[in-house]
Amino acid sequence: MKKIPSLIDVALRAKVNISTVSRTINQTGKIGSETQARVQKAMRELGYKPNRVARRLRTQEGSTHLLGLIIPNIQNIFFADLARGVEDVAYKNNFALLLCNYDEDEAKERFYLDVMQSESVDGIIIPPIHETDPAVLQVVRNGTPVVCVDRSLSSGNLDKVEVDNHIGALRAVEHIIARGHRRIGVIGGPLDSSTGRERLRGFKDAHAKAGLTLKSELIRFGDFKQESGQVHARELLTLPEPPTALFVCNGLMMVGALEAIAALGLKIPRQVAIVGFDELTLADVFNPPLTVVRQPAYEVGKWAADLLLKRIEDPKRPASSLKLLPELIIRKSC
Amino acid sequence: MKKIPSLIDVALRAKVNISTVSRTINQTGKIGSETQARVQKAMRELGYKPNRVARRLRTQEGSTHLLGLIIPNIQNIFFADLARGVEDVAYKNNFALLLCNYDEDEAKERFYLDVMQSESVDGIIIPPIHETDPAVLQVVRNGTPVVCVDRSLSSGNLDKVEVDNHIGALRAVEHIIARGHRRIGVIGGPLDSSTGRERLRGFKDAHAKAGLTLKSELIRFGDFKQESGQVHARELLTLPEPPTALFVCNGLMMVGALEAIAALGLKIPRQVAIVGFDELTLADVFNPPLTVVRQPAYEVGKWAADLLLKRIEDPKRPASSLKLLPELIIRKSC
DNA sequence: GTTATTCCGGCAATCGTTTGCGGGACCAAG
DNA sequence: CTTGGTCCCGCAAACGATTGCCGGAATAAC
Repeated sequence: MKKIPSLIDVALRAKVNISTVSRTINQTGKIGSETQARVQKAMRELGYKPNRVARRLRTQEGSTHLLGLIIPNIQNIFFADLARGVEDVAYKNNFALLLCNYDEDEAKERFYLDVMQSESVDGIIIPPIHETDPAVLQVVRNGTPVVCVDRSLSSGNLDKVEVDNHIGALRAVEHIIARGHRRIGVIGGPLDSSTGRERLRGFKDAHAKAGLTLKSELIRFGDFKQESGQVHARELLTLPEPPTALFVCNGLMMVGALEAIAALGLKIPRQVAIVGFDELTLADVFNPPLTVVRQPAYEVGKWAADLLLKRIEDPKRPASSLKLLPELIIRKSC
Repeated sequence: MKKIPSLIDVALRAKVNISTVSRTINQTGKIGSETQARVQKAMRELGYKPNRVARRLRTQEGSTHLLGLIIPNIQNIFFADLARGVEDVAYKNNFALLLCNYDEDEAKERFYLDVMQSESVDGIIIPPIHETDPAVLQVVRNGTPVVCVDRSLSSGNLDKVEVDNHIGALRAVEHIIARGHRRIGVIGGPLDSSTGRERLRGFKDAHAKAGLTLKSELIRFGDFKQESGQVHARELLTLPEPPTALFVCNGLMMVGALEAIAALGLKIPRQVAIVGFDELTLADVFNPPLTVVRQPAYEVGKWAADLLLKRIEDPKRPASSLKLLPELIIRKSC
């Protein structure tokens, strides 16, 4: 239970005032070089580490060196990759990361948003739970820098970095059609999320461009969780006239769909072709290897953190909006 | 840029002293009921949220309601599940989570450990980078509650929750042997981690029990990352006399090994059987479905957080040590 | 020698809480 | 009427940093 040294201890040992110590640490104000040396020495000898809490309390604005990241679920590999991207740039800039999972639960999102403000984070990265997320807007109004990732906010002029979901889905479904499929089932996401909507739009546009008519019984909406992928896939594939191909709108639901297919004993791609959204672990060594549209999750995180850091430095800079391109990785499942 | 209300604002509005407000919030000290009501009302009207930073600064000890979790890599599904377990119990108890990835990098681990102390977290959950991790020990000596997960620390009498790695590996390799394999390759982990060592011990013990002699050329050591799984698998399988079965000691390396097998065009389990450590996404729908020893990662996280919370509440309680049982899931890859 | 300028570094307020201490008000007992 | 005891609640000192302001010393200019 050793006492952790504070500014005072350093000041005492170097025989200077605490303000002098503070100034040598932060390189602010003019301090004589021999005084600096004395202070440095004292700090080294005591193993002094500045107290981030005190620092954050004092300087409400500016670099308290803490970033907040609020995501639906870290178990979703997409968000894990994204988080990793954020973390890497945070670490490079000496920022720590407050990470929370809100599970698509609005109350939880609110709670964590409160925590972040209460912790005086320098900025927050978040995929808003839906397009008009009042809680997020409130945080922005309070002056906390926010950048939206993955999903966007309809109002509020915020920094954001997204993936071009429309083009991703479009390419995927065009590819399915090019493979000769005409009855294509889709397991989409919630329509109040921009990702869900954009991917569905891609699905529809691909049909339109090919002159295909949509079959409403083949359009299902999941909740981006594994379970829903499974039930909808099972339902679709046990239809009297089942689809010959499936387009699944996120990774977790893809896993569920694959489970359903395995349970039904269907062969991919002969009996049912499938293409997913999100690269999965093992997708390339799966049998057959999975055709998916890969989202650059890590890069999304990286860019988001970049943007956030820039905004923290200069709160007045105009909001920028990035849209990264997903990549259709054609393997053997379709 | 609305001003966030503080205790003072509430006090002013309720026409009481700030200490009274503080006391009604924390239920400490006797406060008249009509005064309490007035304060509650003022808080509601102003939308007051206590400032966690100030609170943490003031009370160095006790519930600042922040937990630290330092893990190697969130992209490793084992740690993602574990993190989720921690997070769930943290949330239930109104704790937030400071999450960091140290990437098996000692400098990074040190940095984050410093950050956590500097942030005055209530406690830390960490898989120590190796058995005699001086940085972790130092933190413990400073009086911060720590619980070790997954890997343990040889000295220091700490709370810990681990998986029984020996029995897991033993069962796995026994199963491989029962399938008739005699030349079994292993891709192990670093020997300075308890997990790496215990799993290898299981491997050896299984051989001993079956009266098999170890072939040293079939024993390889990776670093628990994907890449190393791939190169060692390739090397093993291109030996003049390759093993007929592989035991891979963690999930990431398993992915690498499967890549190598796919690249080599080998058929599982006919040409090479394989069993891994850690359940992987898609493992059960893989072709063939993967035989693995599943670690209860989520439960490890849950228990660890439980233990940590208990210790925070009562720092003097004797250290407890949990060992959870892994489960051998026999599917078709061996 | 006097005044002005520069350079350093100390003093003290501040951030938003918690908390030990003390004191006023009120009531009951003597 | 005095004394003693509760019961509330206010005062002010922490926690560990940052920072505006000021003043002393040293040097330079006159």
